[in-house]
Amino acid sequence: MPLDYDHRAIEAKWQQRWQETGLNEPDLWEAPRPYYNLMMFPYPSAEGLHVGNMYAFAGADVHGRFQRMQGYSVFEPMGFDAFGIHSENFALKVNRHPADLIASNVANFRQQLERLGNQFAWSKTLATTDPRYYRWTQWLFLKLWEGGLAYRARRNVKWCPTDLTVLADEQVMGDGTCERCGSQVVERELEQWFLRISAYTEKLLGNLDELDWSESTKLLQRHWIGRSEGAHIDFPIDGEAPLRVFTTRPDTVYGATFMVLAPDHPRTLDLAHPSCRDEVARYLAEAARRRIAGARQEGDSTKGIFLGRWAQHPLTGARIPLYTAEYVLSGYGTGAIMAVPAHDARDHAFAVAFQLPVVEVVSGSSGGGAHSGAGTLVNSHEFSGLTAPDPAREVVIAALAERGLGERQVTYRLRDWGISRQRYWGPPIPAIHCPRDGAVPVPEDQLPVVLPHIDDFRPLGSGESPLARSPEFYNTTCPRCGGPAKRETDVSDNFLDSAWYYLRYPSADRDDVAFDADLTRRWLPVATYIGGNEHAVLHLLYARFIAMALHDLGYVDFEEPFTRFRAHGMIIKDGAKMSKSRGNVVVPDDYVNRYGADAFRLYLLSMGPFAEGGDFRETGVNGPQRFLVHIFTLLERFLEEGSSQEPVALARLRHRCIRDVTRDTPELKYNTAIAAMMTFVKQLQATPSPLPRAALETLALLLAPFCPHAAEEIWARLGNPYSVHQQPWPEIDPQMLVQDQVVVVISINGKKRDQMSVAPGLPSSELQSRALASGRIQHLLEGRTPSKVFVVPDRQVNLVLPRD
RNA sequence: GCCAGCAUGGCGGAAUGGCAGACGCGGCGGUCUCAAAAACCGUUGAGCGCAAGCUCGUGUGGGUUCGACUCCCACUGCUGGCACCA
Repeated sequence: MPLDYDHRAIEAKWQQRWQETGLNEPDLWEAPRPYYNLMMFPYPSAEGLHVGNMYAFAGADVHGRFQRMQGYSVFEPMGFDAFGIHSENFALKVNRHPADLIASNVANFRQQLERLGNQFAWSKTLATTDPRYYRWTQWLFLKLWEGGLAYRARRNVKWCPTDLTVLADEQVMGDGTCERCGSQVVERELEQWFLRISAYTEKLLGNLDELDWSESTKLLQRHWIGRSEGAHIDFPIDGEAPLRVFTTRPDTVYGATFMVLAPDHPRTLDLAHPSCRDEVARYLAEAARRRIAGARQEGDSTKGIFLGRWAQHPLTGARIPLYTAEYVLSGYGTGAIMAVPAHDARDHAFAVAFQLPVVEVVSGSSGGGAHSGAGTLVNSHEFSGLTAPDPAREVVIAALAERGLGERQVTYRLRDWGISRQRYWGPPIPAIHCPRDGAVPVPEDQLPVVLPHIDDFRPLGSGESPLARSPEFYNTTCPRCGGPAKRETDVSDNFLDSAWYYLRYPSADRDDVAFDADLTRRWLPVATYIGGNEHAVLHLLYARFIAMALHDLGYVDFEEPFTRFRAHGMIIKDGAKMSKSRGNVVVPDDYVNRYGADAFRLYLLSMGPFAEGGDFRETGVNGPQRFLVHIFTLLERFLEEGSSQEPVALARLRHRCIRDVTRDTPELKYNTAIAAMMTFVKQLQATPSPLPRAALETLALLLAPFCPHAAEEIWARLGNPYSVHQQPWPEIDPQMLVQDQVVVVISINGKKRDQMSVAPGLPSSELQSRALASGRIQHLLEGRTPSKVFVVPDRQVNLVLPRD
């Protein structure tokens, strides 16, 4: 390696200089054009910074630095998402206290992060485990509670038998396993704290249309919220209250031939006829056992049991038998359905198994199974002949509503957010249980409720947190009546920590408020947020909900916290996700040591489009490394024999490069932006004449977002004033993008046969006659005349010969 | 099963109707060297040809078009998400 490019010395020197001069610390009060550039904060694991973290941060930093050179004051904070089961489980495994582990992990991460060269504003860092931070997480909970958005309820919740804690629905994987440890999740009935995210379903869904977010992320959220439009319909039962069902296909109501209740529907046992009650009770107990064991098998809609009772069809009065079966879920709709076997596959399978009538009400059935598509209503009395599902759906809803039998209803999949965790490593939920006054909020001036340092923090498994081992912690007095009371011993989900951290950064050094109102108005919402799509339905949905809640509670003046969100891709290795078990995890430190942060950043970002990630190869870093060496060689050459004169030909190449980098960088197409710079460098290398100053200066400016240290070094060696990162982005001179020659391809029947170099902007007729004048073309035409000629100005002339 | 996204040299990728393979890795040949590494120069989709050049080629099959990696239809494979959601 030439002495000129000693990445170690260069990177250390500039990192120190930036820190001394406060280059990365915008004046939050005075900044004229605030730009909040946020990236998802990492969970500080014991393994240290992952190459995936580095990839995300490097890409986000390029964006921030680019915006800065567009004239914005960029605030780019970084912090640590340090609470949570992850850290706690690791602490249990290595038999150390999470508080000790986290302190060293954070210190290690901080050191690794500082070496990446990101423009992090370290004076505003935060860690969610800091009482100065979680005090305000607790404050947030109290505000939500005050606003009616937090409540306590006894409910069936997802329970992880390994982690011994409740999980949010979002933390249960598709196959019913725990997101953290992979154990089969079971159900358990516990008294829990919930946040009323369901109050915002409509807004969470509706606002998405207007948000400048990655489409893939929006789609995941839409799915997760799961809006279904339909109606509820009441089916009368003799001597009982009617049974309400939800359906998205009210138009098929005449095809309903039986009804099914979920086993855990509150009325299932009551509705069973006394003669069947024992048998039904046995069935329900089995179903409950299966549910608790997490063994409820999917796809089997042929199992169930008759309740020995009938409802009436609301329109025909026909007898409709009632069943209970596990294919109907208590958690969706009303937990009971009208079964339309002709037009629903599951109902059809059930009808076949129990020999129940199948009545076709939508024509177009292909015979055999259920026909769930569109068609014309038949066997539907006054509705027959209508086109289903639309507009028949509307007509049927209106008719039912008129007779008081049903009504339009929208159902969502999204459930309220259970935040109670029976674990140790989280912020205690600031509530006190008083035998007289019930659950009472901890008064604000008593925050934070400090998480006590207890030696035995192993989970109890009883449905209580390890804090229930500590009477010193939970014994207290009721703030309302002063009598003896017990603190809530559950801690909150660590997704609550991360649901508001972006609000905290600008005010991270303040102890009097969670977030300063003026600073918040200046800097928020976040201009650009960059992170992984794995958080599309967890973190990003919760953060939006919290912003909406704080908006309605009067604390912020926006509803959407992240104006622009871009999901970055994933770095894979050997075609697979990096994981410890596969042994293909890349540790960035080795590469940063060997090649420098600049070269490694460049490599990561040149692998592919930032939104798509890329495939990591060890040898790949050689390319960017050579590229930087080439630039320093050019710099050397310029310092020896450079010129202030720039030949027009070079100026054209330079402006072409500026154009390409300026076009691709804001679109996060860093790979092609880097390629454009590499092309320019090759062109400079091929230039025999003295190098112009402008070429080197432009390179330093274009490189600044990508390789901040090298760019600074080049800038300084050119004798320019500190700092390259405070310079305006280079301007494009449109004059310089005009070419004096263009290559026009001549093809016959679409196949390239010749080419010619001509002045740009020639009229089509001129291009055509020049093409026909070509010797090669004349020869190939053999005297024939093209039947047609297509001319694409400045690009192609295509001669069409009739084929034989 | 449903919903997305993707499929291009040995590899990562570029080109979104007009010269396929930019840029980079790797490979091959050379220069330098006692030698190696590094560096530098050349070369690198496949096939045919002494050559000029020709033919084939963007997962598969069809279609639209003067012209298709790009648009349309059908299929296959991979990745991610959801999944008894009525």
